[in-house]
Amino acid sequence: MRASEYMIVTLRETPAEAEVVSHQLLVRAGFIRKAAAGIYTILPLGQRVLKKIIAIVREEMDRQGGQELLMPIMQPAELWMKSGRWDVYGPELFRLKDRHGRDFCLGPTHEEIITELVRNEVRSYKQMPLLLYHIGNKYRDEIRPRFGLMRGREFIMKDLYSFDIDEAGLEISYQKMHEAYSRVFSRCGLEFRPVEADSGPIGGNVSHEFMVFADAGEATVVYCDNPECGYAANVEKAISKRKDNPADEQPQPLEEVSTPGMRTIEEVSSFLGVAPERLIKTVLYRTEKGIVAALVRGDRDINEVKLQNVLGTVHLELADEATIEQVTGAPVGFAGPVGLDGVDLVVDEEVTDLVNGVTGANRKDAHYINVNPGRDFVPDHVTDIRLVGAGETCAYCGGTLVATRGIEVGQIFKLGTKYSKAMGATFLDANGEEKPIIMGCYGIGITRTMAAAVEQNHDDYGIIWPASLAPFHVVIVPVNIKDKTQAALAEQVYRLLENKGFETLLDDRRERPGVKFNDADLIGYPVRITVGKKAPEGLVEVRHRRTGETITVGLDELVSTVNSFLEK
RNA sequence: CGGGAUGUGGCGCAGUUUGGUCAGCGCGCUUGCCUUGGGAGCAAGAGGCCGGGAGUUCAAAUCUCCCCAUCCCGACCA
Repeated sequence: MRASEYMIVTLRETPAEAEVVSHQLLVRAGFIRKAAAGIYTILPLGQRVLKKIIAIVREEMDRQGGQELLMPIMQPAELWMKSGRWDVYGPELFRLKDRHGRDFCLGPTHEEIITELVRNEVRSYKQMPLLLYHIGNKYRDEIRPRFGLMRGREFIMKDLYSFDIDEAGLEISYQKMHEAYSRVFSRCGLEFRPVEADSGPIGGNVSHEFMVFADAGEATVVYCDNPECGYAANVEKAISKRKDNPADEQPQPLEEVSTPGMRTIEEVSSFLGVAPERLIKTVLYRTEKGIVAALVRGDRDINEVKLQNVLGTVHLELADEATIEQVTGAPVGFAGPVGLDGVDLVVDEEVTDLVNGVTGANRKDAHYINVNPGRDFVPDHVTDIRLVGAGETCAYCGGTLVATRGIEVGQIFKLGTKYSKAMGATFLDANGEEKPIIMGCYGIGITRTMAAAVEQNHDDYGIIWPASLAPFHVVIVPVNIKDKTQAALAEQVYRLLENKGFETLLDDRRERPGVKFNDADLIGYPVRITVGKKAPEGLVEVRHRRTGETITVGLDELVSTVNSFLEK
């Protein structure tokens, strides 16, 4: 390809609206342009990268026996009503009507469509296992699209669905996908890690997310610093070893003390001279099932995902001040479990054996001391609802947990029978018994993977594409296009590399060399070949984008040099 | 949806407080000359109903009201 004929639209300055590096660079280097908030046109350079990612994904899905199909973007509401998600999905679902007033949506995901398909087409255990996948646009009316391709309202996703006759089959399908995902992201040149994840509203019980570590990531990941342990989880899911409470005291009688204006854990702790881990934090939430109180130790925070899982609710939000006053009879900051009637008490396991703790007294400017769980209040649920933080102890090996940021580029779920039951997707087993199909689903954010690759591979000058994703492997820069010797040699190099199968861009634009060098660095071709002063001797410079390493070679060594750079 | 901010040529911005002297700058773009190893130089140009609408005023980029869009923080997130 010749640059003079190709759509190279680099920007000298960073667009003001781009916040994260991947967004800035993808726009500046001419890979994407915004059409609307969270909606992008992929320019030719960007499309080349996406096609590379898609090709890798496709190969790895096929390797595991996946069969590609293509499902509609526009989906009828009735299927979503059947699964129950028309009502549950909420405003994030793009909804529309046809001219007859019938309801449709733009698919944010394809469980409904695929389950309906399989319900109709698969009747016998002999037709399974089945791995079906799809690569296409998805639509989610995100509350706040942000960070360019990282969180868009329209994006490209690969989703595969597995259909098995039993749990053992599902486990095999799940492991196949786990392996496929690891291969995909390795081949994309990404540093990533599978972590345990909450399965969220999609349902199911086992799930892993594939996280690309990057500061711009929206997810927090904790992992054990002991390499032999290998524990890693999304913070939503993460567990830690519970801290022991000091057991050196006898329970004392409950006592109310005056704590004027002391609302926060820090204030109460220092006012009463009691360590935060002796305090019991009581937080009120509003759910569709009513008000609940969540209790953790004062040195902990509540993990709302865990809390929601315990409660089995769809909606969970902090109660507002008016509700708190009404329920506790006190202003915010003085809530406690003692005498809190008519409210479900969800108590973290660390709280239960606390001796002589401190809680709010449900009265303005008052707290209780010497609170003893079980004696002074009775939990409705006791479980782990605390948010794990860095520095805590690993629940498995006793190592130390470390926290970092990650971009979720893929997630795999064991769905079980949630959708097959709701939609009546059953089969006859070998005994002629009708059973629900066991499902799994497995997604990869294609466009997000492109952004993640940039987040992980860039420097001050621009993008540094991994060879497997680069829009072109090599760019050839003739220093002076008017110099006949240089132009001819550049042309010769171009033909040679094209013939050898390298994707090559010849920068034959009538620009000064500085412009071409800067564009080359910005766009991020892994290898640059400069044809300049030494052209009369038949020599060119081969430069490695990532390291800056430069070698001067003749045509006879060119291909091997380019190859060695591409493999680095 | 709540909080904050922004909207002026393709990009980045000034001008808005104190209405007129305001359509400006840098980059980019076009043409010519010149230059060619890291975003050159000189010269001449093109390009904007100042986000939209309604008002106030002799007069609005500037003041008022409404709307729209975009970005950031939060809630949200198969």
